[in-house]
Amino acid sequence: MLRLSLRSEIHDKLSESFLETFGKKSADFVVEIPPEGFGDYSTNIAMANAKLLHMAPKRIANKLLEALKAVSWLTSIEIAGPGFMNFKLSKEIYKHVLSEFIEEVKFPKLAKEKVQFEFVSANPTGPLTVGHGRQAIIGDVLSKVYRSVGYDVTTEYYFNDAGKQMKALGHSLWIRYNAIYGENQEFEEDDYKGEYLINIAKEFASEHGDAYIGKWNEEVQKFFTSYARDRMFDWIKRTLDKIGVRFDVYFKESSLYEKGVTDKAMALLKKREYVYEKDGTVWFAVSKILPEEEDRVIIRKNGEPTYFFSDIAYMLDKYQRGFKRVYYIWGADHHGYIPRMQAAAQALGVPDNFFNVIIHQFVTLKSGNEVVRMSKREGEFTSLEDLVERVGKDATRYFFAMLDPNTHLVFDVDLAESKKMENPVYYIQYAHARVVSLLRNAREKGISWENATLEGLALPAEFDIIRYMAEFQDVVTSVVSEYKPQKICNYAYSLSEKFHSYYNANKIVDVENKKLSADRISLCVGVKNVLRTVLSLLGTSSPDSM
RNA sequence: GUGCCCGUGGCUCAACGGAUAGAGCGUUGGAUUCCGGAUCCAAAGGCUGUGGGUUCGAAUCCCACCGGGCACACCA
Repeated sequence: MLRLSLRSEIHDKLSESFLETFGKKSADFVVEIPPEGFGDYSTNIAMANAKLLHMAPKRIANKLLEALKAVSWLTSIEIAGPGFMNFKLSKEIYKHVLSEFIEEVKFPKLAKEKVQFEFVSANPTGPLTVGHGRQAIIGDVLSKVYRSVGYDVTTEYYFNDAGKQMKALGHSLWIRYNAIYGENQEFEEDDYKGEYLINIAKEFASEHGDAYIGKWNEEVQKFFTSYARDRMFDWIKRTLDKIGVRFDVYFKESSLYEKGVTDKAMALLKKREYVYEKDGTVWFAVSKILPEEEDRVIIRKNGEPTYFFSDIAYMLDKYQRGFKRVYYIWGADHHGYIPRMQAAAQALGVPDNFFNVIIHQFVTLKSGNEVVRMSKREGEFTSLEDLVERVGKDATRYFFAMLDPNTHLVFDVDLAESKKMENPVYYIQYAHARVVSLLRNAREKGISWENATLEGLALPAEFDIIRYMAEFQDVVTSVVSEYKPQKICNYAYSLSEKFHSYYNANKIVDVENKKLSADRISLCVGVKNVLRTVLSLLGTSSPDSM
C-alpha cells in the first residue's frame, strides 16, 4: 500500500533503483514538485551522484530510467535540463491518494520519544507581553505537531516563585494597598510600579481590610507576596487561555530546592570538578568545556544561588524525569545564555541532543502607520491581553505562527483585525466554510458523493490539488525537523488558494451532471479534511459558516 | 569592541543547493442571470544589501564589508 506522501514513495523507489543499478547507495537527493511544465514530480538524483559515480548526470538518469520502467504508476519519465528526471504519475495513484484523504488525514509516525517543550516561563510579576504571545504560539503549535506524529510531549511553564523578584512584587502590592487608604509609602528601586497592581490591591483590601496599613515585616511580606503571586498567575493563565494555550505542568523553581535536586546537581558538578570557589563565591567552570566562554557564578557572595544555578538543577530534573529531549523556547535576548547551558548539559553528563533551544526574534506591533515597539512599559497594545481582545484568538495565533521564528515579526494589528479578504486567517477559514456550504447545497439538491468513482476528475487543477494534499505529511515532517510552524500556515494558505481558484473556475455542484458533481465534491471533501487538520494544528477554529 | 539573528518588488513575507525567484497588501484593469464576490482573473513592479569565493548549478553554503535588531551581571 502506498503512503500518503507521494514524494517519499518516489524517493524510496529511486533509492532502490539506484542501489540495484549502481551497486551503491545514492548520495542525498530530493524529490520535489517542479515548476509548471516539468511533470508532476522531479528529482536531482542524477546530478547529485555525478561525482560519486564519475559519470555524466544524463547517463546516470538514462540508466535509472531502465530500472524505473517497472514502476507501473510512473507513466512518464523524462530527462531534462542538466539532468533532472521528471515524472508523471498515473491517474489511479491520484485517485488512491484522494480516497485516503477523504477517509482520514493521517500523520506520519515519526517517533515515540518522551520530549518536553518549555516556553513562556515568565515570572508572575506583570502582564504577558506580545513577545510572550509569540513564544506561546510557537511552543504550542510545535507541541501539537510533535504530539501528532507520535511523540510523548509534555509542555511546561517554569517560574520563579521565591526569589528577589517575588519579594519586590509583594512589596509593590503593599505600597498600592497602603495608597488605597491614603497612606503614602515609597517604592523600592526594584519594585514593580505598573498600575496593574492597583486592582489587585483593591481586591486585597476588600478581602482583608485595613489591618496591614503601615505594617511591614517578614510575615506581612510573605503574605503579600503569595497573594500577589497567585493573582498574577491567575491573570497570566487567563491570558494564555484566551489564546488557547494550556500547559501540562507549571513548574515552580522552589520545588527544585524542596526536592533536593539542587543539592544533587551541585554534588554532581563537584564530583566532576566543574565548580570552584573564588572571592567567596562559587563558580561553574564554563570555560573548561567551552574555552572561549567565561565562567559563571552559581552561588553568590551572600550565599544565595543564582538563576543560572537553578537552571542547571532544572535541567537535571528534566533529565531525571525521563525526557529524551527537551526544547527551550527563548526570545532573542536570551541567546547569549545558550553556551553556558550547553556547558551545563555537558557537565551534568546528559546525552548530546538532550538540550535544544529554539530562539525567536522580537515582535513589533503596527497599527496604521504607527509602529509600536514592544516594551515592558504599559502602553497601547503592548500587552498580549489587549492584543487578543482586539484581534481575537484565531488571528492572534495565526499571525504569531505565520513567520519564521528567526525573523522579526511586524504584527499588523489592523490586518489581523480585518474580517476581509486580505486577512490570511479568514481566507483559509473561508475556504473551509465554503466547502461545508457546498456540501449542504449538494445534499439539498439530492446529490450524494459517498460512492463517487472519482473517474470524472480530469482537469489539471484537480490533480494539482490532490498532489498538493499529498504534500501534507512532508510539511508536517519538515516542521518537526526544522521547528518552523510557519510552514503550516503557508501550506494552509496555498491549499486554500488552489481551492478558491478551482471553485471559481468550475461548477462543482451541478444537478445536470450528478456523477461528475460527486467526483468534484469528493475532491472538496478532501480539501476540507486537510484544512481542518491543519487549522487544528495551528489551534485555530474551522468554522462551518462565517 | 566581541558574539548571535536578519537584509528578497513601494510595504509585509515565501522559496526543501536546482530549471522561468513566488504570494499577499497597495496600484491599475476585468469577472456575478450560476455552488457564499469575505472569492476569482489579469497587468505593472526584482542585478535577492555590496564585493569576492565554493560547484555542473547559489537568495540559500564560505569570506569580507555595509545596514538593522539583540546580547555581552554575583538581573531574570
